[in-house]
Formats: sequence, C-alpha cells, structure tokens
Amino acid sequence: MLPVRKEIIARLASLTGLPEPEVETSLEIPPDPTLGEYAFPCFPLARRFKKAPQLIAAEMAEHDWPSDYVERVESVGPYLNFHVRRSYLYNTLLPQILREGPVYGILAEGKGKTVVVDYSAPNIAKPFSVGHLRSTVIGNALCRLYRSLGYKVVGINHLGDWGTQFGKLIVAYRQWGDANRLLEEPVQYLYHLYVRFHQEAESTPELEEEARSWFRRLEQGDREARELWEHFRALSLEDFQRLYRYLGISFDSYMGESDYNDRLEETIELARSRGLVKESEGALVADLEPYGLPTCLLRKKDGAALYITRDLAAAIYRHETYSFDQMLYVVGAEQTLHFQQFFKLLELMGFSWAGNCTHVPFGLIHFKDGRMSTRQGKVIFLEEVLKRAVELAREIIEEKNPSLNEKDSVARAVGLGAVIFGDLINDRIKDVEFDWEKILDFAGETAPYIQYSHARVCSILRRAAAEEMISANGMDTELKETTTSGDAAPLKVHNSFGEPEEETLIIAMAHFSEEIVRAVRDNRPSYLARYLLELARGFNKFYHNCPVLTASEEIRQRRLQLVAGVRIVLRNGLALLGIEAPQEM
RNA sequence: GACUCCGUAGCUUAACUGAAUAGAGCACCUGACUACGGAUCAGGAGGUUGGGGGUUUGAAUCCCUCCGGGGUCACCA
Repeated sequence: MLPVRKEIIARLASLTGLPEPEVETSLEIPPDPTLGEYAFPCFPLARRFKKAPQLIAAEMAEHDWPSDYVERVESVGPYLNFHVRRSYLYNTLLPQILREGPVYGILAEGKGKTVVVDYSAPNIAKPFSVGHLRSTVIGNALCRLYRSLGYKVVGINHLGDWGTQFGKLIVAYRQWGDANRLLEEPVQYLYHLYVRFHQEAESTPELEEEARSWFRRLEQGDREARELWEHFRALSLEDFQRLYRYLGISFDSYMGESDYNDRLEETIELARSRGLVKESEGALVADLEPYGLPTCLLRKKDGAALYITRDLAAAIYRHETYSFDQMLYVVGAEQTLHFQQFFKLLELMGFSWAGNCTHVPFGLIHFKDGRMSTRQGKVIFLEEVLKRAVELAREIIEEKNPSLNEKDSVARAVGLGAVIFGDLINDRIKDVEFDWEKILDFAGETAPYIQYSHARVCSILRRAAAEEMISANGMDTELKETTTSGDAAPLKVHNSFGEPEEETLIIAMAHFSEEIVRAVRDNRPSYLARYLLELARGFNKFYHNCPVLTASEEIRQRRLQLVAGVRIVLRNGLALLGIEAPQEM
C-alpha cells in the first residue's frame, strides 16, 4: 500500500475511532480529479455522532492534516477530500516507479502464502473451442496477479482426460478411424470422430451402449482400450501445449482426471466413514438435503466414479501436496451447484480448509441462436479465432506501418492481445455472445488501444534518447527491460507541477497497485483492464495537449519522466493480464 | 416446477460493493497532423438503470413482486 494511503487511513481511524479496515474499505477515489486523490464519505459517521455528515466533514477538515504526503484536506458536502502533495507524487513516487521499473506495482502482501489456481482444463479428445478461452485467460491473469502480490502460485490444468467420451472415441476410431489422419491433425480428427459418433448414434442407438462398454474396459485396464486412450491423450496434449505456448501460458501441473483413479476408493471410504454415504438404486450417493442442497451421486451403479468424487480426491491430494492457503477454481457459472456440493462435502469430510476453496465463475460464450455444442459440431475453434486475429493485425500493420521490423511478433502480440483483453475487460460473470466483429475489434476499448499508447510512449522516449542520454532517468537508450539501480544520477527535483493532463497521469500511476489489490480481492482481472484503459486514455489526452520533446528544459524533463512512468505501468499492467506490449506497432 | 445468475444510451458495457452530475466504447454528425505515430484527439447527439412496490438521510446497487433471457436440478464434466 502506498504510504500516503496508509497515513490517511491511520489518521482517519484514530480521529473517528473506526477500525482501520473499515476506514480502508470506505476510502474511495473521487470521481473528478479536482476533488483530490482520496475521499472519505462521512455518512456512516452521521449516526454515530448524531450529526449531519456535512457538518462532520467540515469539522474534520479543520483538523491539522498537512504532512509529508498530504497537502490539504477539504470538505465538500459530506465528503472529506484529500489532496496529496504534488512534491510527493513527482519527487518521491515518480522516481520510485522509474527506479523499480518492471517490478513496480509488485507487493509483498501474499508473501509466504500459496494459492492453487485450477483453470483451463480442456477435455482431451474434444476441440479447444472459444468456450475454453475464458477459463484459460481469466485463470492465467489471476495467476499472474497473485504472483505479483508475492503469493506462491500453483497453476493446475486439470485435464478432462477420463470419462465416457473415451468410450465413444474408441468405438468411433475402431469403426471409421484412419491412423494417418489422426497423426496429421489429432485434435481436429478426434473431434471429427466424436461428431460422427453422435450422428451415427441417432440412427444406431446401440453405439451408446457399446461406448459405455468400451469405457468400462478402459477402466478395467483392457490393453487395447488403454493403448488407444494413451495415444489419444498424448496427441491431444501435444496439441494443447502448442496452443498454450502460442498464448504464452504455462502450467505448473498437468495432473488430469485420470491421475486420481487410484484414489477414488479411499475418497469414497473416507466419506463413508463420516456417515455421508448411502446406497440408492445401486449407486452411492451423499445426502446433502439437510444443507439445502440436492443429493449428489458419488458412484454410479456400474461402479464408475463421478466428477465430484474425482474433484474431492484431487482437492485432498492438492492440499497434501501444496498445503495451499487458497484454492481457486476458474470454472463456468453453470457448475455453481456442483461446487456448492463439492465444497460442502469437503467440509463434512472434516477438512477445515474447505472454506479456503473458491469457485471463480464466469458466464457462457454462446451464439446468437443458442449455445455451442461439441456434439453437434457447433463450435468455433480457439485456434481459428487467434489465427484470424493475428492475420488481421498483420494486415493493419501492412497498411499503417509497412516499414515496421518484426511484423510477425508484433502482429501476434496485437492480435492475441485484442482477443485476451476482449475477454478480460468485462465482468466475468456475464454471458457473452460470440461475434467475429467484436472479437476482431482493434479500436476503442481494446488492447491495441493500450498497446498503441505504449508504442507512442516508447516513440517519445526513443527520440529523446536519440537526442540526449536519458538513461540517468531510469530508462536506458535501448529501451530494454532494464532498470537503472541505485547508481543512477539523482532525478531532478520538480518545483512546478504542470497541466491537468499531467496531474491525471501521475495520480493514475499512484493508484496502480491499489487496482491490483482490488482485482485480486475480487478475483476480477477486469478491474485492472479498466484501469489500464483509463491510464492509456489519460496518456492520449496528455499526448495531444502537452508537447514533450519541444518543451522548455524543465518541463521537458518532468514530462519525460512522466512518460517513462506511464510506459512502466502500461507494460507491467498488460503483462499481468498476459498481454505483450510491443515498442512499435 | 424449484433454485440460481443476468437485465443500464440503437449496440457492447462501467460505476471501487449503499453515496458526489450514471461514466466509457462502437455506430452516427462536426472538427484536428507546417509538435513527439490519425490504431489518436476535441466537440455534438443519445438514459424514467426491464416494470411496480419497499428499506434508507441516500438505491443501478439491498428486500419483495411481476416481466424477459441464460443456467442448473441422481448415474456427463
């Protein structure tokens, strides 16, 4: 937390008698920068002191506030508004940003704590569709956000590599399969077989029973079934990993559903020993009605375990292995009930850490005319979306900046950025309609807008560096990721603080780490995405109104530092969302 | 049917979890490169926050109800 904020909270707490956390949550950022950098609404105090909030604010404003951080405090109606000292912002905070560079915004709040993030989890043998985009992108951003707060993060890809769909695939492959085509395009081809299976099963329902029987054989370790399964699994995994590499995503563990096969029995036994299990129509169920939840099935009458049993086994295993302080499941909102049952069962099984497990739900991606369906072949491959986005970025580069170097990597950064950001920008709980036009939009509230701002920042710094060495200001001439450490010459002390556009920028930069904390607190990367948009907007206004390179020396120095700071925050912020920031585009 | 989520400008949406004049983007209209990149910027128009009640000093936000849409509800994950 910024020392200004800390000081304001502490002093408000002692003045009002409210506990610090309470002050902290009610401390807000005023809607208009002319109202100051922080605001404290006095409404809650009205009842306590039996006085009008306006009066309370006015009285509190009389207090002796000024300090190294705080310049003045004013009451505006029922609000107590804090104006932070410009000299602090420009002469302490800004140098700190420039000094810390790539690690600016990184805090130690999660130090010593471990958080497990379960995300992406595609089904092997099913295509990686845009439907999987959300979990993948949100999970990745959360991993990076938690890491930036000092948490040890374990990203787990709980692969859907077990289940009756493998019975279907084996049946389809044995009947219509072609080994060569499988090797050429594994996931595509398996998907083709999967769709064909369902088509044929319409007219030949016996196929379904055959599939169940093959899955049973697989579970019993039948050699042919096992070999096919392993083959399918290995090929699919390779394909997925190619995609993850392309997206710049990596996992700490690829333990999938099949890896818990040998722990299912003991999990069921544990539940049984707690008196949670009873038999019903040949199956094993857990009765959760006393807790207002529907009964759930742990084992089918044919002996096969279900999803929830696997999740229980996996959770227990993960706690043994990582002894996490928190575990997040980045899984669609349609599974909310499942997670309620799952967490309740963990609790009833006696695991005190059940309360540290959180479902991070998100809305469905659907078409205008209904939801996507793998079975019916109504899906859009994520790979196709990414490819088209990158191609489009490439076309725009050819049109606007044909002399650009490294067009391919820039096109990739911009195209992928647009898709990723497009998913992260909105509240994750909302359903989204799949729309080519929207997903390929590069103007307005998009990653390319932020990336473009960043590229212009870099352009200014590059020109400035060409004219004079500004490396002493925390930026080396190559614009590499380096930060100059303590040996840099001290920055010039600013005594004048410039235009409103400059104010907006420095204040926005001051709030960076607060936005990260907020995004982590609510597991909502969208907060950070919005913030970056706001900062980029602020920069663009500044850019059009405040010349940097041609300004007088004092102003030029100040603005150069400001711009260098913006570069760091935009770049770090995008990185936290899993998006690259090219220097030119 | 029960439970649950969502409903804000023509479209996509924000609002720091109950507070300052509901803020953006797209599309539309008008302007801006003899200053650092026009993937940009300035301005205009566009709102009974689905309807109706209630709680509160204060409601887009909480409660009730109705309408519309999504999701889930024992042998899928």
